[in-house]
Amino acid sequence: MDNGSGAGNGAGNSIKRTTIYDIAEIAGTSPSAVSAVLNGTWKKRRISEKLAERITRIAEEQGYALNLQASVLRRERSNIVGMIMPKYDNRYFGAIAEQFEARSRQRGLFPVITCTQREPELEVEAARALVSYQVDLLIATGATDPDRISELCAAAGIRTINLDLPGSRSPSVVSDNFGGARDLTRIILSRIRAEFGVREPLYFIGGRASDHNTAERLRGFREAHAELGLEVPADQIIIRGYAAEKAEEALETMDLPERFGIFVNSTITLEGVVRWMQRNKRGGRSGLRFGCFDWDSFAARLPENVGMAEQDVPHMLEAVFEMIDMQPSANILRKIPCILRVPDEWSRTGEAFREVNLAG
Amino acid sequence: MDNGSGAGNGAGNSIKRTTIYDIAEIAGTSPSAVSAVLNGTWKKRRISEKLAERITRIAEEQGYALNLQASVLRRERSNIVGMIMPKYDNRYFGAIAEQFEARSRQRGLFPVITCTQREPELEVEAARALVSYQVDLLIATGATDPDRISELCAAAGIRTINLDLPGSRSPSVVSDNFGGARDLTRIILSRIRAEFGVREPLYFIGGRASDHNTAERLRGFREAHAELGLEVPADQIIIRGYAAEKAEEALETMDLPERFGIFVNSTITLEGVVRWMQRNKRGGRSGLRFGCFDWDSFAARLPENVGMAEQDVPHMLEAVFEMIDMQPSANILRKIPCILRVPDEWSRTGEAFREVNLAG
DNA sequence: CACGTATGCACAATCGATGGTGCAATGGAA
DNA sequence: TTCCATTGCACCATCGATTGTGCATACGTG
Repeated sequence: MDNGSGAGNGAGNSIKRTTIYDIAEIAGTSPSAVSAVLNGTWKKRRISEKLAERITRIAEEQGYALNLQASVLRRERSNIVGMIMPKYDNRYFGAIAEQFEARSRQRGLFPVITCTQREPELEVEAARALVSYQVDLLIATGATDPDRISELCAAAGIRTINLDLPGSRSPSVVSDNFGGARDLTRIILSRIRAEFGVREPLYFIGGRASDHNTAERLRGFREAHAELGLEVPADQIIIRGYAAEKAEEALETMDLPERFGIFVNSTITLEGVVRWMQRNKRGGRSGLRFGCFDWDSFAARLPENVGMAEQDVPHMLEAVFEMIDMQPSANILRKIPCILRVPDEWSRTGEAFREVNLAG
Repeated sequence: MDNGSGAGNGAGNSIKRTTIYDIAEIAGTSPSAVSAVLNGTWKKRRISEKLAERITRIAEEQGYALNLQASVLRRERSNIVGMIMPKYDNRYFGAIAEQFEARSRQRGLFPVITCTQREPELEVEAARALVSYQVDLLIATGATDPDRISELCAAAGIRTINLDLPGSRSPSVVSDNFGGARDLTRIILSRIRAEFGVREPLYFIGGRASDHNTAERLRGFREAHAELGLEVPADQIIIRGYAAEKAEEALETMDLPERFGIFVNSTITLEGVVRWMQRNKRGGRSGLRFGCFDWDSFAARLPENVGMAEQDVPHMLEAVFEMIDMQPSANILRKIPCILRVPDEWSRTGEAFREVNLAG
């Protein structure tokens, strides 16, 4: 590291980064030759192998790093793909992030994810920033207002794909929330019947009224009740956001039966439910059973848990990347089935939870 | 949306994005004036308020979005801060990501996080990509080889800060792994004493031998044993990576006592331990108690869980951003104390877990 | 030897934003 | 009226990489 200039000097490191011009001078050649060699187009440009090797060697010696800003500025495609992400506080979004990055990289794209805390203004601001970044494509995950983002991007000529929550102005990939919720509800209903002997409507907790997923899951929830000739009273549907605190407060102020079942709309909501259980000693295998939309490995071990609807992240991302390739003209909506998991006591495998297949 | 050009036409959207030149032409002024107005330096450049307003209006009408590549290319600072992140599969890293983004944005910096799957080559590749992005600063979180990244960045004149795992060539912020592990070990030891009446060394499971955190936690683990005059047999220390599968396999092939305690080195490792428990019916409040480094809200509810050492993410990030401001000359290592949590049965609050304070 | 073709490379415009500098118009003071 | 200061803006080089084009030289063929 005989770098010459003393590193780390005060504010704003002033080390001059090596550019293709520096390398050209050392190699006694032109910047365009250096550029061609370093970006792999040198054969097309009829650069001799000898020169190519020399340039490559010098670039390595000098610790050359491409200036992507300059490169992207000149090219028409940036190869940057952006994603907007609401939160990182559960396995579902975490898995989406990891897979999006992995698949992007695999295709030579550079993924940039930004987390918007479920705040609409932050979403738009983040989308604007990604547009400024010249992303070639933007995936809006769980966006509260996907159409706003689609418009904003369309104005800049950027394609968008909605994930997790659908929009009307771009193709969307979402879970089959209706089907997943219906199946999960069936399971909870059958369990409270079997264990408690009760045949009462469940409680539904968590989510946003304006949120398409919540609406669809509620529809599935009602469908499963209707199958048994049950109607769900309005006061058993508690939709005041996903946050754990909201759920906890709501349960705290309610007058609840001795034995009942809950449909919990997300793992983060479940945290609130579990806190309430703990505080009020409603836990153990006493009078409460719940099922939860989304999967969490530890939550699966809670004794009151009778089922979880895992969203199929690998297939969702596969669908997203198919759309990237196909450039669908219409604003199709692809629904990916959920994976329903129930506790192992009902099966004989070694797993605590296993996948089940209800008749559609 | 009377955009004129037909949007979404075939491959490579060819909508021409509005630039300062377009706006200048519409406004009948010069690009430099437009630039000054739109980036806020117009007063310094003595642009009249009238012109400023006109330009602003036109920019909005045209849906202008700054081309950050061009902007960054010209300026000497990019205001981009990069972070390398091993995984998104637990609350600890998730919280780091969220807070890093929030704090960066608050300072007008643009955060870019990239996930490297704990793979050394991917880390280096990602670091290189971030360097190409002209990041002003790079935070290496949980990097397997932080010094390699420091060197790589130093060559490009980019400061780095290590988070979670320390390095020798950049300032580092880590948890007090030794203290946290010692306290957690004390708790587990005292619980198996109280509940089982056994006074035997615990098992330690999870982590990497080459990993500084694992080494420190092991030291704390041994220290707590030494306090009681206990020595830990080598075969009770199972360090074969963090992955859940490894833990599960290891436990499966071991000959374990009837009643014992485990120190679990991460929540992801804990998933394996729990799977093993389930499969072998070692769960319930039978013969096993464990404590876990890192916090997970659901794992906290497992009946065998006697304590968790939560890493104090807010304080860790506060320390990181202090370092960004101070530009520490030395390669200081800041250790942030962990927050030790034990089940609520021992306390009287409504929480399932509460924070405890052992005498250091 | 003449002429066409292939090889190997350099030149220069370009992407969009920025900021130093220059210059005309205006205002005010002497 | 003259002169200087201020206001208000335009001009242009620049950041680093990319790419169309042009021009030597080498090579091969008749």
